[in-house]
Amino acid sequence: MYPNLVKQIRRYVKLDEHEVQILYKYVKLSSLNKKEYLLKEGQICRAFYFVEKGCLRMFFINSKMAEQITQFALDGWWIADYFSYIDNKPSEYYIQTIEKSEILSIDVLSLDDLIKELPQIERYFRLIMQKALAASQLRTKYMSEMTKEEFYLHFSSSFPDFVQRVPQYMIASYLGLTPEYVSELRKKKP
Amino acid sequence: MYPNLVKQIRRYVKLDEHEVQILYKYVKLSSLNKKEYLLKEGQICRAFYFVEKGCLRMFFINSKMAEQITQFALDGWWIADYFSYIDNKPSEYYIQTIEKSEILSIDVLSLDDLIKELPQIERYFRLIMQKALAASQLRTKYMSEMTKEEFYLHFSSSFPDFVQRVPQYMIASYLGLTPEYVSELRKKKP
DNA sequence: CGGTCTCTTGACGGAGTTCAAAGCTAGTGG
DNA sequence: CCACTAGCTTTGAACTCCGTCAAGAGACCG
Repeated sequence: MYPNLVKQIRRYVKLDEHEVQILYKYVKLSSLNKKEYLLKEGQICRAFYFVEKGCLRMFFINSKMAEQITQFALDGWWIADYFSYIDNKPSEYYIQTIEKSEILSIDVLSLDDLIKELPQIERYFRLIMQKALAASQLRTKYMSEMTKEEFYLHFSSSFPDFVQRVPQYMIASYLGLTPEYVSELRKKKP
Repeated sequence: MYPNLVKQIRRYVKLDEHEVQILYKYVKLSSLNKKEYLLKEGQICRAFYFVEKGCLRMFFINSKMAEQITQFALDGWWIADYFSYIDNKPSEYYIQTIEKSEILSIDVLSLDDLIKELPQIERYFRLIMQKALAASQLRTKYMSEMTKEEFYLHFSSSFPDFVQRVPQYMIASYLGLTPEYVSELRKKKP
């Protein structure tokens, strides 16, 4: 039913067919069109979202009333506002589809029950959190050691297909530079 | 023996006295002076470090041969190079004491055994990884919505005691600005 | 006290932003 | 299937935040 979810979990822990059925009891599918929201500012984030297929962005509105993207999520990735979820506080973020997407959500309140039924899910989440933290450490390192020009070139050569897939201004926002400057850089090195 | 470690774990999971003794079998204490290293560039990070008392910094050497701090760790915090640990690759970071410190380390190879003996430790690590990720998301948000001036003022008013505790140039490095600019900001708003 | 870190000052420069306007492109409805 | 429009990208000029450099003043430690 949700092959990408199962494939992704099996990269870290064992999960037999029967257990997959148990897992499915806790998972809800949303089929969304472009620009639909999973989370809006002011709501409390009560679910982890998994991209079975498609693409999401997470952003907030900064003091200049502009959308500032902090994260993308592609096929096989999880996304959530962990701060809102842990402290049960209204989120300052939006999570929105960039294209037509199949999104799975696990309600965080039922996560404990799921873990009781399938203890290996606890391990799975520990491991992917660790991985997300590693990715976050790496991004911090890149941001601090590169100029904005280098950061852009590094990003677009690391993910050439992704750069084609989403609008330039979103890439710019995510990397912390202006669309105008990205445009200048593309002219320089096509 | 290690009251801060136990106190910190008990904020998330149950741990009776007998279990504390089991935990201690897996934990090694290092009493370090100022400027001693737990990890150096080129080594593989094979442990999670817990600050029982004292203060650590994690940094790398950037292209200008300057130390770039990416993280601090105070009493009750964990630190590690997750990237090096997960992929078993040589680290690009140094982890060093800023002051005389009591550091506990858990070898990552024995972590699985520890979890077999005390399954709640798996949950504990899942929860603190989640928390670290939330903190990381928040830092990213602050960095992208504030100017460097605002970022510095926000940081130093959020952690006034910490700013006193470590040298100015380390704060500057962590926040991604030059010591000269920090000096200018302090003159403006003392 | 001497020497080595650490912090401050000020002049200068440049990477990257801002603003305004024009040129494209793609989605939508007629 | 074409035309229209809203949204996206490009251009160029002016500007500014903050880094760089160099030199001096403190501060801390053996």
